[in-house]
Order: sequence, then structure tokens, then C-alpha cells
Amino acid sequence: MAKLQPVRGTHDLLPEQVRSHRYVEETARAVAERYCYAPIDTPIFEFTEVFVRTLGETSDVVSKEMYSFEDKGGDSITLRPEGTAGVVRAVISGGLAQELPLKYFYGGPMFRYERPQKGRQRQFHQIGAELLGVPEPTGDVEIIALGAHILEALGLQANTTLELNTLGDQASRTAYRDDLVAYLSRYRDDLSADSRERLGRNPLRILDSKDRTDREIVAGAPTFDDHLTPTAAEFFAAVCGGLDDLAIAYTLTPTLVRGLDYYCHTAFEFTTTELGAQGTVLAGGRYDGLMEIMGGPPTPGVGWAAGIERLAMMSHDAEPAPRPIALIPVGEEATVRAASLAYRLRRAGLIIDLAHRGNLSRRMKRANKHHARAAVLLGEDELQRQAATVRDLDSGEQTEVSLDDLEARLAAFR
RNA sequence: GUGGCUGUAGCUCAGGUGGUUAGAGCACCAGAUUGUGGAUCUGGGGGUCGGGGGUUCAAGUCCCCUCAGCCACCCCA
Repeated sequence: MAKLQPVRGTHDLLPEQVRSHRYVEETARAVAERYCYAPIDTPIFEFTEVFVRTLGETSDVVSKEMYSFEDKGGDSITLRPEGTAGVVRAVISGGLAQELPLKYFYGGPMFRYERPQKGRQRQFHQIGAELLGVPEPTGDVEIIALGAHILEALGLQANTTLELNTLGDQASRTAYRDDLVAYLSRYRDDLSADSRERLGRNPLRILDSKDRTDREIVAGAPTFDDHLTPTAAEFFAAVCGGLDDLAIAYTLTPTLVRGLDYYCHTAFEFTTTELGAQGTVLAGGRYDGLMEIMGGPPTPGVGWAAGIERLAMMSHDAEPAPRPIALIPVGEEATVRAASLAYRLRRAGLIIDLAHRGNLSRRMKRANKHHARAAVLLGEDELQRQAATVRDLDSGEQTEVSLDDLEARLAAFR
């Protein structure tokens, strides 16, 4: 049992799970299409530099969660831990920034070396949307609306809450950061070990610490509101106003901070209480500086990503399994004939399940288990008459049908 | 990376304080039904008790290590 295990944090997706994943992904894709977000697929690995530059050396993802390796050419390669960096890289390397604004929707596996727990795996799947080249707050509103719309389409509207915050522009951030560090430094010794560590690298993240004393200290900390530049404040007000116009409900969460360096202005998370400690279901924000950091032309962007596993855990719907027609030969000659008949019927567009083995009773049981719509019995008698018996497995009715008419008669069971 | 809980058949789980050939239900296979499913009955195959080491006359049971799962911290999707 212990001999052949999947790598820790990875899972096989059996047909049922694949169908529920697909349901999530296809539902989202259909909604994204209405917003004119075009599909894009980037490689699942990139040069390590792509992620280090964009996510920031101090981010947790880069400092401890990346699957990196050296390839045979000596290049450092990393399995993508998130989707935005790859999409932005593609835009730059493909010269796509000529045609701004760009709207992309993507989906696929991501990799993070973390300790697995509920709603968290080392290989997991995300869907995501990116809007590039729109500096206006209407872009933020659209991208959030898209996320809300998808959650609604998945029937998860009632289970999720939209939390919203602004990280301001560069000027707001540095001013706030300085003030915050000054304040927190006074309580340095009372802070948790984790937070003391963060004080130097990423002080903003102390704001959403779960440690009790940290929270008490944070409660008295200077708030970001007071440090927002007029431009940043105005921008955020426009985003909030836009959401109000669409009647999309949100909660302002001043402690909401994004873990990745490239975010600015709007930060948002759709959260749930249904998934234990992993409450975030769909999250993102604005990343105006990202293109430039990567060496592209200065281009604003907003986007989000959502975890397919997490969405699938909450939505109990799945793509329905197709209902086949079971082709059941009886006897040697019929068995030989069945192969070509199955081929013929499949080419006519029918879903044919051919079991290859077992007696009639056995195969009928299988047909039933596979939820077959009908069974086509092909025996010696029928063959002599160039016919087959067609049984409706829902009603139990059965009739003999000429082989020539089979396609036409089976069309009723599609 | 840190901590807690768990690990017996494909799945869900029984197996008081160590004591012969490790059980059940479901699932699977076969038969009752040599050409008729969803029901029922009968029989059958499956386990190096996660792995390794140790204590013991004797270990599924006790000890150590290791791996994995779950949950939490951290962080996030």
C-alpha cells in the first residue's frame, strides 16, 4: 500500500472528480466569454526568474514554496505557482501589448511546495482572469463583477463574502509603511515571532496576523485610510461606487493584504467559512507595476485567480456522465459482428458501450450500472433476420429492429 | 518548516489489559437465470494489519524511527 504512492500533495482525479472540475471550469469559461475574456494557455513552467522578479524575493511563494529545478541546459526552471506572471510574460514576449486592452481567461494546474491540508495541495488547479491596459477603476469593477458572476453561476453566491480593501499607490504605501513600522516597533517584544520576522520584510502582513496579541496591537495601529493620497482615495471610492451600482455586496476589510509584491490599489477576496482554514475561494487585485517590473512597457492590470478544488468542494454539481447505448452480442458470430457494428454506430454519432466480455446477464448488469439509455441485443436469431433487439432500459420496452434502420431507431436514445 | 490526531481488504470500519489459520458490511467475481438489467439468495477471490527496526516464548495490539493522510499554525487558490 505504501509502495506506490502519488507524490505528497498530489491526487489522481478519477472520472467523477474530473467531471466536477470540468463543471466548474466550463461554467466559469462560459461566463468569462460573455465578458469577452479570451482563452489563453501558457506553459506550466517558466524560467525561475519570471516568478522571482514578479512575486518578490520576500514573498512566501518565492522564498519557500517553489518547485524549482535545473534543466539539462543549465537553466533554472520553476513549475508555475500562480498564473498571472506567465500571462504577463506571454504578453511581453508575444508583443501583445500593442493591442491593449487585453482580456484573458485561463485555467490549469499550479504547484506550490506547502504542507497539504484541507483545500490545499501541492498540485492544484486554478482558473483566472486578467485585464491588461485599463487604468480606470471601471476595470476593477468589471473584473470583480466577473468573479461574482461566476460564483453566482456556480450557485455559491450565498456561501461567499466579498472582502475589499485598497493598498493605495506607491506614495500611499511607503508613507503608511513607515508609520506602521514606527508604531509596531514600539511593541516589538510583544509581537509574535512570526510578526517580528515580518516587521523587517513585509510589515503590512502583520495586519492580518491570527496571533491574539498581534491582533490587539494591530487594533491600535495607524490605519491605511489616513495615508491614502487623494488620487488613491478617489480611485478606491470609484471602485466601491461602481460595485454599488451593480449591487454587488462587499465588506471593507482594512486588514486585507495580498501576499504578493506586485499588488497595488484594489485588493479583494471572496471568502467562505465552509472550507476550514482555507477560506479564500477567489482572490486578486490590481497590479499596475507588474509589466514594467518584468521589462515590458508600463501597463496597468487587474486580475484574480480561483481554486478549482475549493470551488468544486463547495458546488456539488458536476458535468453529467453521458448515457451510453450498450451493444450486447450473444454468441461467437455476433461477437465478431459487434465490433464493426459498434464502429458504424459510433461514426453515426451514438455513444456505444461495448463490454468485450461476459455473458448476457453480466453485460446487462454492466449496462445498468453505467446508466445506459438502451441495450442493443445481437444474437443468432436476430442475425439470421438481419435485425437486433433494442431494449429501452428506462421503460423496459423492447422491439426488434432491422440492422439497416438501427441508426435511425437509436437516434431516440441520444 | 512547526504542532495535534490517524493509518487493519478497493471503500467504511470491528478486532477489552499482547496469546492459535485477522473479521463484517458494501464493492468485485461466479452461479441460481446455456438470451435479458436495477431485487433476492448461494458460493468465491482478495490483507507482508502503511513501511522499517526493537521488546517478548509470542506483536494488528507495546516502544523507536520513517512514510502518508487529516486538522491547525504559517501562507494562500
